Amino acid sequence: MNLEKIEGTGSQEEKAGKLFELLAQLDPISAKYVVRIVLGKLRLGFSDMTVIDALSWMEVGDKSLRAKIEHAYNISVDSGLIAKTLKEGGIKAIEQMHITIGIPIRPAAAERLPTAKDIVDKLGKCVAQPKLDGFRLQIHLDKTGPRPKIRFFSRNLKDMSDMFPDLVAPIEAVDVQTLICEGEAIGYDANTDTFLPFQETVKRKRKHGIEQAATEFPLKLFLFDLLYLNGEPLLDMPHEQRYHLLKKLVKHDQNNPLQFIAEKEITTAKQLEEYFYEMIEEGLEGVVVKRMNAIYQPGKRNFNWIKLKRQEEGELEDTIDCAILGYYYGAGKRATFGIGAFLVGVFNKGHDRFETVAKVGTGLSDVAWKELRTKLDAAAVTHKPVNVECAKELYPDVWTAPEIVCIIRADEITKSPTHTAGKTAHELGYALRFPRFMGYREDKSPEDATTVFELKEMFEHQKSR
DNA sequence: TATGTCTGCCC
DNA sequence: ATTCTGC
DNA sequence: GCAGAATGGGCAGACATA
Repeated sequence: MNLEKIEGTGSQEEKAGKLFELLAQLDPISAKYVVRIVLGKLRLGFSDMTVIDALSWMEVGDKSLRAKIEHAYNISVDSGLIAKTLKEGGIKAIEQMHITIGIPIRPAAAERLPTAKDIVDKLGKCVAQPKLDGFRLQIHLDKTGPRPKIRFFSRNLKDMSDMFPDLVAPIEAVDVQTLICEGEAIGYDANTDTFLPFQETVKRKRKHGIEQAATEFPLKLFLFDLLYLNGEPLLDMPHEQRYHLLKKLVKHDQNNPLQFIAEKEITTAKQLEEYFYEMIEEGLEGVVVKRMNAIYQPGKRNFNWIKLKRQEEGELEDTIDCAILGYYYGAGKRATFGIGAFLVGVFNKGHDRFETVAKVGTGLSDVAWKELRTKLDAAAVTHKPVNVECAKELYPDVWTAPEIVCIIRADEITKSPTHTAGKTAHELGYALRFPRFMGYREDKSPEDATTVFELKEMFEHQKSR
């Protein structure tokens, strides 16, 4: 039964029918798990790393081979190939596995620190690069055959090769035989020489009308790392050497979509802070600071790279005081607390009502979740209060009277197609990007917390920075 | 044809 | 993406 | 110090339904 292949008009019905047939043949226990698969609720309790442990056990009866197998997986994300190689050639074959153009490498990720000082204390002399708010891409180029082959992988290693036809020619023009590099693709407005906000960049089509999107939303691709060049893996080379090799490959040309990320050497916290504010002035997200001698560790998130984001440094903080309007039951561990997230809103004085601005599902400890659940149950009501304006798809499992005020931090205020804060017949509402709980505001009544008017002011203000 | 609902993916 | 938690 | 598991807004795309 191949449900995935069934598509087009009537396909949902056909899939349901096939599933029905299958369930009818199964014993109750099997049926339970099949249903969980379909609902996406099958909780296996393991991920790709568990599979790697299992392969080690298969080979030697313990997990002593884990590091070697994991490394092979990191440079060649194809668990089927890893398993096959191990089975056929043993651990020797695994050790000899190499980077292959067309098979993605697990990307390295950055840690986060709150201040420039923390970063310089940690790294000492280091380099800083602008942090752009676009798509991270891993680019594979092979020009050894009759026709160049080029592939793009997303941060989560999805193949997005068809999405960026406008980047193909500039990359193929790079003077190499084979290449794996990484960059950030971001929408760019040539008229104003500014980058587009993420919400615009993400409008890039994925399947249809791609060519038109490419002219409507031209992209720039800023390369920031080089992992493989002309048959040689570069992962073990220090950052600075990789950077300089990469630099030689990208010709500086303002009009080329293919660009090379800037980099500034940093020795003091003050320097980093100044550079950070420069980047903020340019409307960027912040900076990524890199350890100069760090090798590229695929699949790792560690302090070789550290990001410093806009709202971290003092006065630019976007913190708003919101009324809690209801909560959702949640899944997994959160289900045991009986709450997984909650709905917050701000007061609209003109309409004398609360309008939603975000759901919040992070920022509370386990203990704090349980406390919140108790608090909210004391404020629970059976129906949506008449002075709450909320889109149907955001209706919480339990409504509460708007009487608890909390502090919510966000990276950005965005225009929202769903949230109702500030929404009118002609205008979209506002929402919070990356909302998280920071604490309660016992001293404020919900009506005296942040208002829709103030939210609007904050939105206008952030545009100009 | 237009709109609503849902999924998968980006951050 | 952010955050918390267990190892 | 790191991996894993909770959770967010919002986009395009696929289908169903009206």
